[in-house]
Amino acid sequence: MKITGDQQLIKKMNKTIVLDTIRQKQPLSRADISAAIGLNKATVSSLVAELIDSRLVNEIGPGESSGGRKPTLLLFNKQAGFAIGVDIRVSDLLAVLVDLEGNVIREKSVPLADSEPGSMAEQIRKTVAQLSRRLPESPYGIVGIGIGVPGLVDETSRVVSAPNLGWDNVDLAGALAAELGDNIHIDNEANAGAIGEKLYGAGRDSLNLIYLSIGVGIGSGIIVGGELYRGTSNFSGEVGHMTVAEDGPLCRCGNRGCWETLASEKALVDRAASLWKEDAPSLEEILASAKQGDKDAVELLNEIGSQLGVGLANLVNILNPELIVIGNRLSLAGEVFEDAMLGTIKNRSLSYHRKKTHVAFAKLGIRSTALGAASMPITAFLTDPDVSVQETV
Amino acid sequence: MKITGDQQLIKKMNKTIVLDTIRQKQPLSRADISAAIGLNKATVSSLVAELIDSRLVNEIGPGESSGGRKPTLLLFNKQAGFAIGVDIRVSDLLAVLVDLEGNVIREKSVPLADSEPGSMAEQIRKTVAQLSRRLPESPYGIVGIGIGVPGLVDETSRVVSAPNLGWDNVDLAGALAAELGDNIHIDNEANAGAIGEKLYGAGRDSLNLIYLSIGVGIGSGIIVGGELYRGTSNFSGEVGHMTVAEDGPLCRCGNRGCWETLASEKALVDRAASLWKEDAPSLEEILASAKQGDKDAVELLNEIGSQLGVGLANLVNILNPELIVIGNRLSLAGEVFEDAMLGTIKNRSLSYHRKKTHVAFAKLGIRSTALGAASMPITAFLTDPDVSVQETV
DNA sequence: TATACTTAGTTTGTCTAGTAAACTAACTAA
DNA sequence: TTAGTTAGTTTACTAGACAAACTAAGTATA
Repeated sequence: MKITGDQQLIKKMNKTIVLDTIRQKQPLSRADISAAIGLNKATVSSLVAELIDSRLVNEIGPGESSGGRKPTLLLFNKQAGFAIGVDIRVSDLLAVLVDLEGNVIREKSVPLADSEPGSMAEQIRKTVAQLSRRLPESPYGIVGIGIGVPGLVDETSRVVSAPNLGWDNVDLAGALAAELGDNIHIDNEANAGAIGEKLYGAGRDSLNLIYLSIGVGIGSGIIVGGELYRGTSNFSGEVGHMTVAEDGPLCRCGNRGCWETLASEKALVDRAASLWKEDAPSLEEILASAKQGDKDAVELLNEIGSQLGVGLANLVNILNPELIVIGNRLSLAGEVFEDAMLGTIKNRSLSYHRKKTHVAFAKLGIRSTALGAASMPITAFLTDPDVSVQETV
Repeated sequence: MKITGDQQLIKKMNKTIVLDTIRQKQPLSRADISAAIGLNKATVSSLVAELIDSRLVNEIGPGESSGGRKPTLLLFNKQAGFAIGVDIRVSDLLAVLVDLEGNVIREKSVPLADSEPGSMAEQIRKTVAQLSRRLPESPYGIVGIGIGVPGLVDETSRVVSAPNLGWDNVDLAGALAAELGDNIHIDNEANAGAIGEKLYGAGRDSLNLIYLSIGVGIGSGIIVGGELYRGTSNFSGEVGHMTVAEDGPLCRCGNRGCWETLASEKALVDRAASLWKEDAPSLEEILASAKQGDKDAVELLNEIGSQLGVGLANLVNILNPELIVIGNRLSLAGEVFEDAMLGTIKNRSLSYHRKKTHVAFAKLGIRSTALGAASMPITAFLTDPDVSVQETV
């Protein structure tokens, strides 16, 4: 067991801090870094030299003088490598190729005819291969693959259960390892979405945030102190099955009055169907009607917004987050139901709590999960560039 | 800004790890420490020498040989100093004097005639003085004071609101600093209780736990990864105002169907009163009736247990904790309502989540908060013995 | 009972990484 | 020009962890 520290630990920590500083405040000089983090100029110089050696940082020439010698500006080499993020949804799959800053280089959306684990693995392999062809020249190539799955993923990356895919206890990482290497990160789609919004989207400046993924059901990713909170079995964040109405409608989980029976896309569509005596209309259809001024549609969306507010107020009271980010499909209708939602939150949360809590919609839109998934291997790589395996697909 | 590391940081970390190892596994030898944490024997010897110098560790002579030279056994000097923990309740105040291991040396319970901030501060001063008289000889004396308050405490230790005491924006620490020094830690009573149970009680082995304080209302302390989760404004854990029945009874917070309107001590007493058409009976009276076989009383308690289960299931689904500890007054009736409570949790939580979640009652009983409060200055002192101020009261 | 082996703990010299201070480099201002 | 300022490097020093050799003190066995 090695839990204690030595000088290598210090060096690694400081190197990571220097790199993070460059990533956040670039372009900047060695002197800027020293001033920003309090590390001695000599130490910064030495660490920067190593970062340049490993091609994670580039010099881009002199900057403006502020009364003395011109600084040499440094830039994070965002193209030192790439990562692929995959968002497995119910009827399609979104895959993105990103650079180390999370910028999308290529993107591919594939409809899924079949969600059986074997053909899913095959589809992912194919898509990854397509995205990886003719990469820009880079020292590290593809540093890893991240996958967001609509289901419970345990601490060993096994998909324990994904009802919407009909999966039980599927070892997706194992199925992919042979061809794609073992640098594959698998997590729940809401967890990935939370990380995505935290790193690249609406949550950049927040340490404590909750990302709500509202689609067929409601899932969430909870970020505490800048890091994903995983719970005991990596199963945290199943907020959709929080009881908000003890004697409410029956949920597929067997319980009554679960939040997602009242506030999800499915809840909306079901209500619209029974109201209009139609075959289930799509979210897009309902939204279009509402935007054209259909009173029923607007009222339906307001009702859903208000029900969303009930659960959100609970989360505000329990977790006192800085930020709640609403993502996935239902956020498409955000502007319609926003006022109803905020009104309910205001009525149902404690006044001291809501003061500092903001509610926002996902800035990455439909890509939160794919980008968050891609960020997982990137973070691993940047934390430990030498250990992470280089891949060639 | 000093966020980077140097050798002093390493040394401090390692010293803390050595001390923690001694505290957890004592009595043990220097060689045992080296084997347990992987630090070089020489380094351990040098750090232990400093700990002995600062009188936090004692040698207690040779242990059993295991085939070679006898080890010199080390013991944490739990009487190197003391701390005082205060639990402010609605009608009384519990104060404990503990050693550095959290063992209660002296204890004092004081009924409160008046909860006005000034007289409360006076009462605390008096009680602290009484507990501090004729301390056992010790190098550090009283290392600090911790206070648990039934209300919202912000990040600057100010009591923003404590409805049951009639307090608004009270600076209790400031009022006490003149006489008791500035090493005073103030926090919400449920947060303190959570820390208490984590360190000394039912949660010793759990990294993720929720402590529920069920008295007049329901509060909670949430421990994530071994540390208290504080939220954005230090206001996390107000679970009592989670909506579990959208159209339920009106709560004093203005909302409807808050958990604490259905499952607190007050909910129990109110129901008993309206059922028996009596002046509100006390929890103790209801409990006594139930134990004598009074069917109404038993059923009442079961109903409360079942309502507790609803909210608990929500917490299990949202936070996937290892352990839920139920404390404060309502836990007195725990054995009566336990089955009803567990049954509801089982019905309303997701099967994968509840598998690893245990529910327990507070092991420290009525002292969870006082002991947790006392632990706050102790932790600060042991993390940084030199900086922490020595006090003489 | 002598000898070999074990285990505990200390001493010594080495290495790594951060620091301060002096230095070179390159600029601005007057 | 010259003085002053800012950027970045070099050099000498220091703290602290480590490995290896050592002392101390026991057990096991021939």
